[in-house]
Amino acid sequence: MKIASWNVNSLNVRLPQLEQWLGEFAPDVVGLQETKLEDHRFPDDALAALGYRSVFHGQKTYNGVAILARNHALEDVQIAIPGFDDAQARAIAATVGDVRIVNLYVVNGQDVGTEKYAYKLRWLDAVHGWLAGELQRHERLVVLGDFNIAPDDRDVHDPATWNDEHILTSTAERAALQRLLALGLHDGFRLHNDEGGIFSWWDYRQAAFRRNLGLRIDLTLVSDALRGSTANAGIDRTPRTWERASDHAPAFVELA
DNA sequence: ATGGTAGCTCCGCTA
Repeated sequence: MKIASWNVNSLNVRLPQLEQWLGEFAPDVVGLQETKLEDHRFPDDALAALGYRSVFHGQKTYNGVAILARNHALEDVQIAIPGFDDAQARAIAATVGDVRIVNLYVVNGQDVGTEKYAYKLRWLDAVHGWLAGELQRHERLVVLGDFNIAPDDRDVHDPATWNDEHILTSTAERAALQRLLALGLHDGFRLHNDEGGIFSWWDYRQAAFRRNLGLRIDLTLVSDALRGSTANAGIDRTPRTWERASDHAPAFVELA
């Protein structure tokens, strides 16, 4: 089972690219982030024509998440983090076959010390409580999404800039990610790759993609029970090379 | 430290 995560940065703009990529990459499950679409505008019919069912949680202009699945129903759908009052559409979960999928668009946080940064840390704390319960209910759990946190220095092009006081790499953000992993989750990518310099996001500015000035912030985490059956993991850079691309490339994990 | 680009909405905000 091929499971992927892609921040499309507007599904309205990127639908043709999503359709092409679904055909070429043929994932079984996809978590999307930054769809930027209200639910009544979600293109579920176009995706169904390609064999994908979808569940979604969106809003106008910002945020928005969805889960797509091929040849499977999406069951026990959870919209948003339970018990956490959140005006922003950033979380959705569903069960696909015997795997529970949690799809997150983690808060960016703008800059360390800002109100948005405090919201990011509060949000991650709420996710921690939610995932603890999800792991109780579902041994086979995949938590994927745009985490807006680069786990360690291998995951940034310039550790001097992206240091412990910088947004996306700060001490508190990385600690919050480690706290999620400590629940019994593993960075699927790192089960199969020790290298640095492999990224999932490149800023639109300064020709960052061409110069590979990126970060690895899109993650696919697998639970203890899935660790042994994680056959492969990586990042598909192909859609990032296309005209009018998203600034993110899909991250994926394959379960045997 | 700043400002660079992209998407969307409304002329700024978010990333």
